[in-house]
Amino acid sequence: MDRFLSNAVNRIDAKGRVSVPAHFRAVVQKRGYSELYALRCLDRPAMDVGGLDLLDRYEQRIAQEDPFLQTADDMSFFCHGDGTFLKLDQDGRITMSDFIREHTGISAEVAFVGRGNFFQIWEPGRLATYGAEARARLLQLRQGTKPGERPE
Amino acid sequence: MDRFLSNAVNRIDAKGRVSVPAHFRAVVQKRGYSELYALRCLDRPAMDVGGLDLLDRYEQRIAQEDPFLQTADDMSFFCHGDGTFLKLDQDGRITMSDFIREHTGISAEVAFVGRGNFFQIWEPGRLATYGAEARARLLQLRQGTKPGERPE
DNA sequence: TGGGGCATTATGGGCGTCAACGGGAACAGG
DNA sequence: CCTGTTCCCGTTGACGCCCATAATGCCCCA
Repeated sequence: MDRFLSNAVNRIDAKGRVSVPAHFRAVVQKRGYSELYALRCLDRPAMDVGGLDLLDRYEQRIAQEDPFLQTADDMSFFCHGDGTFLKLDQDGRITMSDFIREHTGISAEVAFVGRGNFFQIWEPGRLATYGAEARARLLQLRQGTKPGERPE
Repeated sequence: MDRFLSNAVNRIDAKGRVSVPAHFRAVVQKRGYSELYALRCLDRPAMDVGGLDLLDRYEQRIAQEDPFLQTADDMSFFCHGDGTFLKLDQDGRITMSDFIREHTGISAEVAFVGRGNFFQIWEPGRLATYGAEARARLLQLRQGTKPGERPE
């Protein structure tokens, strides 16, 4: 399997390190990522983590904009400046910098969530909250289909 | 890696020097920049820093303007006259001149922000403010997509 | 089918290296 | 002579490399 799937919660040690789940490490290796890049999610207290190809999509998008307008600058700021490298040590661990803790609220434990071509890291409590909200929204959608009728 | 990515905050010492992050120095060397050029950003309290190819971008833009109008003259002044050279000393540090401090508000610490082909220097507090604004603007964009559609 | 042993993972900690930083001294220019 | 700059050194703290250990899962074989 070459996609990031499933999820796991691991503990941060005294040095601020946390093990990336073995399954994710295998995917990283299979995809040939030499280093990981973590991006602050726009509207969530989470980081998107993946290879540098994570940036390709954003850069293609930026190329469509007038480089002297605000939008292009904001996009570049977001994808080039609002991210950080995550180096896997040889035991497969990454260190949680203040930059990441600030945005995610992570302190003692990290939740890893597969998202296909990348994965996310969350503070476990906030992930649970967000998951509940996401499910609630999906229920809303379902109820938005014809009332009393089964949506499938 | 040959692009300026990620960010860092470093302290200014008593002599007005500050270390350029090691990762950025590596990019500078890889790109073969013999000296760095810093440009005052137009509408932000930041400096754009990069090789002399940084000017190419602006010069192309100026070429599109009518040379008899004020705009072209203003742009030329901005990109040719409103910049300064930054010399890396042999420990990889640069000196923060009054010219830079005045425009950026930098006093005790410097935030370095990767922007792909160049990087920026900011006063950390102002960077945080600007970052929040940029993120808010990008979210506006996202909300402009069709309702119910997945924005990513 | 159950048990023992091997492999792998998560986690903790010692230690060396290097980047960031502070400061002395040589040096140049006005 | 004084000021600011450049070179060079030492210190410190963070991070990467290495090893150890405990827990878990897996496989093979009796």
